[in-house]
Amino acid sequence: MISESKKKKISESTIRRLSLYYRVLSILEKENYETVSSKELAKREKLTPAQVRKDLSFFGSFGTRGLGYPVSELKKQIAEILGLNRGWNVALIGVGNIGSALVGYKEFQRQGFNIKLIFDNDQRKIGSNHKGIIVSDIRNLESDLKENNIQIVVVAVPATVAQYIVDDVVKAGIKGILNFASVNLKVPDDVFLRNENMSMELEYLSFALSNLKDVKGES
Amino acid sequence: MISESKKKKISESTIRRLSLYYRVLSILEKENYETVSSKELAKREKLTPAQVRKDLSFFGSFGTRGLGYPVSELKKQIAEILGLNRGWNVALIGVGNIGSALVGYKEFQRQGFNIKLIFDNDQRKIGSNHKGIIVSDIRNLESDLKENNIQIVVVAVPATVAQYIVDDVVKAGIKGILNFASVNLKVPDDVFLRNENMSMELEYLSFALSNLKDVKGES
DNA sequence: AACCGCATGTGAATCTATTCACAAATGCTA
DNA sequence: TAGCATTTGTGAATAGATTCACATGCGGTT
Ligand SMILES: NC(=O)c1ccc[n+]([C@@H]2O[C@H](COP(=O)([O-])OP(=O)(O)OC[C@H]3O[C@@H](n4cnc5c(N)ncnc54)[C@H](O)[C@@H]3O)[C@@H](O)[C@H]2O)c1
Ligand SMILES: NC(=O)c1ccc[n+]([C@@H]2O[C@H](COP(=O)([O-])OP(=O)(O)OC[C@H]3O[C@@H](n4cnc5c(N)ncnc54)[C@H](O)[C@@H]3O)[C@@H](O)[C@H]2O)c1
Repeated sequence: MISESKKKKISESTIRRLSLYYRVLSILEKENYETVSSKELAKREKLTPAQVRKDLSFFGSFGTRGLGYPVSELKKQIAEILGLNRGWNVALIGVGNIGSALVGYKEFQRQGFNIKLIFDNDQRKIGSNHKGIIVSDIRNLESDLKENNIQIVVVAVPATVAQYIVDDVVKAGIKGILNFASVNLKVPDDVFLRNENMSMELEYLSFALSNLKDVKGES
Repeated sequence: MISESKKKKISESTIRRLSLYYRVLSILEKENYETVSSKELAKREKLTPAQVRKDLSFFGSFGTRGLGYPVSELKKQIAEILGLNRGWNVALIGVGNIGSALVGYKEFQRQGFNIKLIFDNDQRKIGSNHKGIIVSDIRNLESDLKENNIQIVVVAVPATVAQYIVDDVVKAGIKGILNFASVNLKVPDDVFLRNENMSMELEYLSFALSNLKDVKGES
């Protein structure tokens, strides 16, 4: 990685759109497109061509004027930017409703997120086999995370215990956390925390349906 | 509702923060707070006091200078704004990994989102009882949605069929859709579509961990 | 009933993100 | 190799969101 050293802050929205581009490029690749214009790319995710070009321009110039972007190559580049092809070791904590669903989801694997460990505190679950993975005892959390070189932790425990769990996760040196519990978790500045908040999306719909007039667009 | 008629566009971020305020107020209410300042409210969700006040000011003035906001009253007001206390009839389509998890989640109910119907196309699932709800046949989708006065539909089917399902959902007159499939679904302008995209969050973490320097904050 | 401290509500200022618009490049054709 | 049709890459302009900063008003106190 060429140390750019300059802190050209990339906005969150840009990163999120990069995910979208990546998804579209995967599809285009399957459809045997060689190249794609910012116009087509934009259309597929309901964005503007200028937005697409601007986003990509933060990271380099990947296109050819008059032609567009080479699909496979750009896909590779975005994977590189997002850090998708290095492969991540993921642990999941809380094998309940949502935790089980996540373990059974093969798409994550395909994107380089490998669920290596799953934890619970329920004696009936510990030791049992969940879609090929043995449930570990939460009491071994810190050592297990370290020994298995886990980099990302997914938290799917009840909201009431989420903060305690996260404190331990942070102690184990984890810097990336995806949280499903509906609480605002406190983590140090150097830990990245993302929240998956389904209630929020439902509430947004509720608002939109209740106030049809003064609502913007979608998603 | 006093017809404000003016299209004072409320931004998506404001609505999302309203959800956060609502959550905090619920907690404060349990903790027996009478009033809360924008400062405290902000601290609890890592925002600024000015942001809190500005957001609320779009909808009215709910506070008392020198005192703050009355917790229970403000909570009620936000519920009203978000349309949470009218109760929503929800249908879920696709009783697989993620669909099952959602059906078993009592918190939605508590927030006024009542899952009334669940659909699948798998003969082994149709007719079976899932946490108290009988799985309906997807072939009756349109009529069932209408008869049961469903207002919001949650889509949890494989990405490959999601667009077909959504087309039918739209035909049935549904105006609010929460989609879990990883595709950009096309819906008419008057239908609100929200996407729950877990891969995107993981990819954001991947980016953040790969580019520690030039990343903003969290969630 | 005058005063004080505190916290709201909100225009104005600032900061950030998106869109515009066009020069610069490229591929293709003749 | 000249000309044309495209489409990129990017400063500049615009739009939008957040923060600032302070006048205003309320509750409590003396
Ligand atoms: N199920 C959903 O659809 C859904 C939707 C949105 C958010 N959530 C959130 O996801 C979280 C999990 O929800 P769920 O429905 O899967 O709940 P759940 O009760 O089914 O699962 C929670 C799991 O965590 C385990 N657990 C409890 N305490 C633990 C501890 N200290 N250490 C390790 N494991 C522990 C439990 O044994 C259980 O297996 C909750 O915070 C919930 O708010 C769930
Ligand atoms: N499981 C996860 O953790 C997860 C995470 C992110 C996104 N998703 C997305 O959610 C969706 C569902 O994932 P899943 O893991 O639950 O898959 P799944 O295969 O377990 O469940 C899909 C369900 O949909 C049903 N179905 C298929 N075709 C149907 C049709 N035409 N009509 C009605 N029902 C139909 C199937 O019978 C099945 O019950 C997928 O689009 C997936 O990409 C899942």
